[in-house]
Amino acid sequence: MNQRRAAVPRVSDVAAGELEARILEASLKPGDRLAPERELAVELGVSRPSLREAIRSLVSKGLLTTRHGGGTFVTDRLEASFVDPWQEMLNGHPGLQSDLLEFRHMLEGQAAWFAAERASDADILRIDAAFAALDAVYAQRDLTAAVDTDVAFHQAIAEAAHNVFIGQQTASLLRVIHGHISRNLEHLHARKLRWDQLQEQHRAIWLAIRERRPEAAARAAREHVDFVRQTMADTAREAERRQSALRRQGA
Amino acid sequence: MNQRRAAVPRVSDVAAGELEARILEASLKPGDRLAPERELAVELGVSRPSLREAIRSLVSKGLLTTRHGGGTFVTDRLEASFVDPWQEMLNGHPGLQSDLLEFRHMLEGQAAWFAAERASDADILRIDAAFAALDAVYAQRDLTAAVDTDVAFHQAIAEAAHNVFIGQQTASLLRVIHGHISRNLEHLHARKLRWDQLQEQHRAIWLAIRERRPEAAARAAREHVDFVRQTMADTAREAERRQSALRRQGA
DNA sequence: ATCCTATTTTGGTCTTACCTCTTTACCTAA
DNA sequence: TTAGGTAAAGAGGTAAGACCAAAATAGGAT
Repeated sequence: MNQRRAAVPRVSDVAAGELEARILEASLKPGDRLAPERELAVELGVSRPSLREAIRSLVSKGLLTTRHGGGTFVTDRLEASFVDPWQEMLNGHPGLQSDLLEFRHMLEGQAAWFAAERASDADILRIDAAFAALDAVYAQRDLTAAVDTDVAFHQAIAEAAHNVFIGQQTASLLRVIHGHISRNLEHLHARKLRWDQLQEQHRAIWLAIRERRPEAAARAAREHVDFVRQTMADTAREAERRQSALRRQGA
Repeated sequence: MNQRRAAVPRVSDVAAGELEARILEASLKPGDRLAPERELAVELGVSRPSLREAIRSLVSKGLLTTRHGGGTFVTDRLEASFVDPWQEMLNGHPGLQSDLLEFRHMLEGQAAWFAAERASDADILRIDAAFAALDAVYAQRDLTAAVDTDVAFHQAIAEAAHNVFIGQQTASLLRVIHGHISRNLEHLHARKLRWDQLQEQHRAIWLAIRERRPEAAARAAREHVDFVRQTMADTAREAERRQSALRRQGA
């Protein structure tokens, strides 16, 4: 009935499928900017009008957005409906922080498991690079850079899990976390994060994935999240004590 | 901030809007054939590439279909009015189905665990009601109603987990699944879903949550998803066999 | 150091030409 | 007369090149 569609594949459809595949496999992430049309056309081996028709169809599907003179971007609408409301809630209701960490506990544990099972050589290389960068940054105690590289490390693992949903959700959550941390940097300096322990946990996750031990990787990832949760709880308690001390002093 | 979008309307968007208007006001009826691109371009006062981009975006919105050498036609089924991007991806990339089920495996297992731990009395009542409704519907073999009540049952559990993220994600996933199943109802009748087994699995989840046994609840939920995955894989294989049989017959 | 301007980059549009598939009409042969 | 095939015309698909307009960037002037 309709299986002869592949007899004459349209070039623009093939190009659209290629772009869509790149987005799905997260080699093009939400917010990323595509190569200029002229370059992309050459890269995909199609003419510019055909590429434009492909882009057009993805735009009307809501996967891409174009800005005249600016470029073509992967839309973040997929998680925009997810991120923005949660961002607000996290600020207004700190209680959601524990919900978030529970979700991370589950998500990153599973991601580490799958990454240990399925990571390709290229994935391993990316994770290696991310870990090396993390190691360097942690040694410097550079907090601002630490947040970025930390997020990149966890994201690399999530992408190595080769599951579209895990990759997307991790990206969303990490974006929330990143924004949250970045806007509360002043508080973080007061926190006595034990850097060495954190990096030791990262190393455990990294090694388990490299050694293809799914259970160990998942356990390490979950312990990492638990540690973060514990540390944040301690910090919150300490902040509370300081607050009450201030109140006593003021009164 | 972004209301100046109309300052520089794109020609192809204007053309697309004009065509869409004609379709909606029924001066172009479903099944109608559009004027040839070259004529239509002149009529709308745009170049042919621009018109083609307009057509392309309407095609990907499901309003038009094109046949090489034949012409461009208004789609006769208006049900394609609004579709979820995830929905489209699931249809276009069947490989995502397994990704989705992996995610459900993780998510619903965790939801059942937390529900068994934390469900309030009100939650238990809601889950009881959802299960009772499910039992009634399954007994009737009413497929359409089964989908709705099934979704409601799983959603009730997810909400009893008392984690905003788990609840939200489950709702989102179930929405996708619901739409997907609903639009493929005809295929489902052919599927030899073992209703009794399904409902038995639901009962196991339900009981484990009522009896406050998190591990049992999570295990039952994961087995349920595994069962669905297995059934769908079997169905896919059977469909493949039918396809190849048809091909042999045709050749 | 800041602001403004000129240049470059990049998406948007148009023209033209050619290719391939579909449809249809016509012609030929049974 | 009719069935069949074939060629021409119609229509969508692709490509290349040139130019326009908006945005981003770099550089210079204040």
